[in-house]
Amino acid sequence: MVLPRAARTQRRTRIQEEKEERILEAALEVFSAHGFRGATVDQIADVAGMSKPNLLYYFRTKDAMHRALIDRVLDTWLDPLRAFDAEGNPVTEIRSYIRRKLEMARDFPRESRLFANEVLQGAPHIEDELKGPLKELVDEKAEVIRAWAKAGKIAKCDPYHLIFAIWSTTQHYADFDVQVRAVLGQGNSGEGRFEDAARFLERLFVDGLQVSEQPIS
Amino acid sequence: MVLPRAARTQRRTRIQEEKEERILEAALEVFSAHGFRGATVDQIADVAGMSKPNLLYYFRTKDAMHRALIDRVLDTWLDPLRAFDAEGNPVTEIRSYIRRKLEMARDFPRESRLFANEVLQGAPHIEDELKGPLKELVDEKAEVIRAWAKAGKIAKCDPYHLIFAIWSTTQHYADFDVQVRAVLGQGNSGEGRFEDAARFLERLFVDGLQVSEQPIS
DNA sequence: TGTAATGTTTACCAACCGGTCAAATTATCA
DNA sequence: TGATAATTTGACCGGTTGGTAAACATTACA
Repeated sequence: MVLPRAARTQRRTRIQEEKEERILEAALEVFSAHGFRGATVDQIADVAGMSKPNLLYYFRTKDAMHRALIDRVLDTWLDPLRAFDAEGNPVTEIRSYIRRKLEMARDFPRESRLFANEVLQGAPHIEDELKGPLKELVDEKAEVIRAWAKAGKIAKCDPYHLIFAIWSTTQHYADFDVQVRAVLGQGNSGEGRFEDAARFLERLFVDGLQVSEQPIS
Repeated sequence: MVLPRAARTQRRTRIQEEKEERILEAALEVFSAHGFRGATVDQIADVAGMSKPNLLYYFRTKDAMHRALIDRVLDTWLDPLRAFDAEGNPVTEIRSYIRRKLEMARDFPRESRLFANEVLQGAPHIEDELKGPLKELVDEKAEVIRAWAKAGKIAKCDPYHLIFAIWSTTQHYADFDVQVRAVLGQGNSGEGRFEDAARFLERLFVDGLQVSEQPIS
């Protein structure tokens, strides 16, 4: 009998494990490059190296595949923000959050683009995740930042917009990679880009652009 | 005789003017929401309130429509950067650039998303514009910033990454609008958002997060 | 080893895709 | 007004889309 995926309450076959892995990897490749509507099941099957009906045996619809992919990736994606530690030194924490986010933009650009595509097109598939788990996590960390500001450990600022600023500046290097490369030209497209970006952003967020005599840091 | 669009060397009819306007408006709506591949000609025709063959009478292909739209919008989009004045006060110039970009994110979010979609998906249709006019303009303004830094008027920093940071933080409010709304919740989604964002960003770029006694500014 | 569950493939479908065509309609202007 | 050019429409085309049906192959396991 053909058991639909949802009904598998028991353990998964070795084959299932392997194929689902290959499919989600291919789905990440295609969805991140073209968005949900722009991606085709045929293309994903092709990248995964299997026939379309075979792929649809593991994920019955394009939508189910996309959802499974989002579920798997979202958790990892929020890890750096979770690591944000209320007890740590504020400047150090923000610094290493920036660095971690930048590393993720460098090492997992497809994941970044997956979400960017989704949110950009109105987040029709992940609205719940945004308003639920994401908002709760951000609320929690925003409270931490607010406390730091109140205690005079960092400048008074809106914690939400601070988080937005860190997200946008770091993910920019994944989402707008083509533009960054085009503007920087051939020379600066190598590995050094991320080091330059890290140095600039850490400096920006800590000291701004004001001229200053080697701040306390 | 049916004159293809390209052959119109003479002045354009009133009808042509109106219809092309309506089509590009509809195309902006649809392309910005779904990206090139995700958009359909039928949908654009529907939004424009005309039949598909009628639309294709004015723009012979989906591609031509997209190109015309990009051409029309790109110039306007780069205006704020052009206004960047080498002779002005550096901090003031950067401040008002941020403000102008933020105003564009607020007033023309669809234009922002049009480019975001395009770049995100590898910029297959605007690679030339990025490597040509865009790069040249950025190079020019980066030189201005570098001169300011050299003269000690602002902190020493990589001018390219500074421009990227301004682009990403401001356009974030257009491109990731859904996420911003979801995180901020109902209360803060009104007009005040942009005022908060402006205040935060101007502060961030000028002073950073370091605690400071009312800087010179 | 046998057999039932799992996995894979071929052939196919209706709906939709970008785009064409010729006929019908409307605007322009001598 | 009439004829000519510009515009609009409905019917249609080949290719692609997400997804299905059923036969076939393979695996797991008693």
